[in-house]
Amino acid sequence: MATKTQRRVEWTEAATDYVLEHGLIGLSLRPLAADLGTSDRMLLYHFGSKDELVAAVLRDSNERSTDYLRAMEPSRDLRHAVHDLWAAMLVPHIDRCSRLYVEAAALGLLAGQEPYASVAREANELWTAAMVDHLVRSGVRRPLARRAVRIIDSAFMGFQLDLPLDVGTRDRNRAVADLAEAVAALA
Amino acid sequence: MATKTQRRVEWTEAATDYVLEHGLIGLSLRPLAADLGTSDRMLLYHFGSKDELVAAVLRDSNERSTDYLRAMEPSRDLRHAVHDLWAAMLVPHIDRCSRLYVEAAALGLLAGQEPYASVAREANELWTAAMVDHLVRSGVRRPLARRAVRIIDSAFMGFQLDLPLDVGTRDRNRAVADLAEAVAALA
DNA sequence: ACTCAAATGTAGCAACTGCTACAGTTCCAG
DNA sequence: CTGGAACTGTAGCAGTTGCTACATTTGAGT
Repeated sequence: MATKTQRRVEWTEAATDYVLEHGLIGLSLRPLAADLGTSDRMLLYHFGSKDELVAAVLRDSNERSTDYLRAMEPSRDLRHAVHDLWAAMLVPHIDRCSRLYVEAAALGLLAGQEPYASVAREANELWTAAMVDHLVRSGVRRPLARRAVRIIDSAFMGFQLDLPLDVGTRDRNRAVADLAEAVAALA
Repeated sequence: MATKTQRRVEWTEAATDYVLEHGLIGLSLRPLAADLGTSDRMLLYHFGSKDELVAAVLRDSNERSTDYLRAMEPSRDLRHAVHDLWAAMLVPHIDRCSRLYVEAAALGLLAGQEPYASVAREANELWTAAMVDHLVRSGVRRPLARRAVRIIDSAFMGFQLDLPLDVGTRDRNRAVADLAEAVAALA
C-alpha cells in the first residue's frame, strides 16, 4: 500500500490541512474521514494503517515548511537572517507546520512512539538543512551556519512552545533581537 | 475534593514518579492505579477527576525541578551559569521533569487542552523565575538575567526535544558552549 | 455498643479507538 | 460478454477510556 495513487496524494494533502488545524495528538480517523468526505474504512484501505497516514501527513507538512524556507530571499547577514527566519515561523500556514513538528517530536522523541520518532528525525534533518542553506545563501560560511542553526532552531522551538503563553509581542521581539545579536556574536 | 488528605499527598508523589517514567501523553488511570496498588475508582474518589490528578502531578514535578535549581550553588558568571543550568537539565530525575513540561506544553499550549494549558503557564513562570534567580545569585543583573533566560530557556527546550535525536554528545556540548558564549555577548 | 460519614470494592455504562470480515459494485482487459 | 482486480459501503469486533451507581466495610466520636 506504499504506492502513490492519485487518491492517496489528494487525501494526503487534505489530511495535512486537517491535522495542521486540529492537531496531531488527539487525531482520530473517523472525524478526519468525515472531513474528507469519506470513511475511516477507505483511509485505511488506501494508506494501510493510521501510522502510514500520519507519516505521510508529517512528511507533507515538513515539505511545505522547507519549501517556504528555500523560496525565501537571502537575508542581508546572519543577524537579519534570524529575524527573517523567525518571521517565516510566524507566517500563517507555515507556523502550523512547526507546531505540528513539536507535537510529533513530543509524541515520538519523548514518548518514543513510532512512526513519529522516525519521521521527526527525518523532518528535523531536512528542516535544519534548509535553515543552514538559507544562512549560506545569506553569506554565512557553512561551518558557522551549522553552529548557528543549532541554537536558532532550538530557541525557535522554545519560542514556539511559549507563543500561546501570551508573553507580550514586545517581549518576544526583544527576545528574537537578543537571539540575533547573540548568534551574530559567534562569528 | 480539593482538600489535601494524607493519601492524596502520597498518591500525588507516587503518581508523579509514574508519569515521569511513562510520560503524560498516553496516561491512563487503570495502569497508573495498578502501579500505585489501588484502583481507578479510588484515584477518582480522592482526586475528583483525571484532570485534577494530572494538574497535581504537573505541579509536583515542576516543584521538584525548581527546588533543584534553587538549591544549586551560584555559578561563576553568566557563561558558566549556562553550562551549569544545562547540566541541571541532564541530572537524572530532573531531566524527566523538563521532558514532562514539554509534553504538557505540547498538550496544553499547542493543542489547547485544559488543565494542561493553565498548569503549563504556571509552571513556566515558576521555572523561569527560578532560572532568573540563579543568574542573579551568580552576579548577573536582574534585567539582563531576564533577557538571557528567555533565550536560554527556549534553547534548552529545543535541546531537550532534540536529545533523543542522537546528535553526538560532542555536537551538543558545542551547541551549549556556543549558547553560553552567545548569551554572554548580551552583557 | 451505636451511629454516621469516610473510604473502598464490584460491576458496568456509554463512548470511542484502530481495524477487519463480508458483501457488493465498478470498470477495464481479454 | 466475461473474468478479475480495484474499489467501496455496512456492520461489527475487541479493546480501551473516564467515570458512576450501588453495596459494603471501616473507624472514630458519642
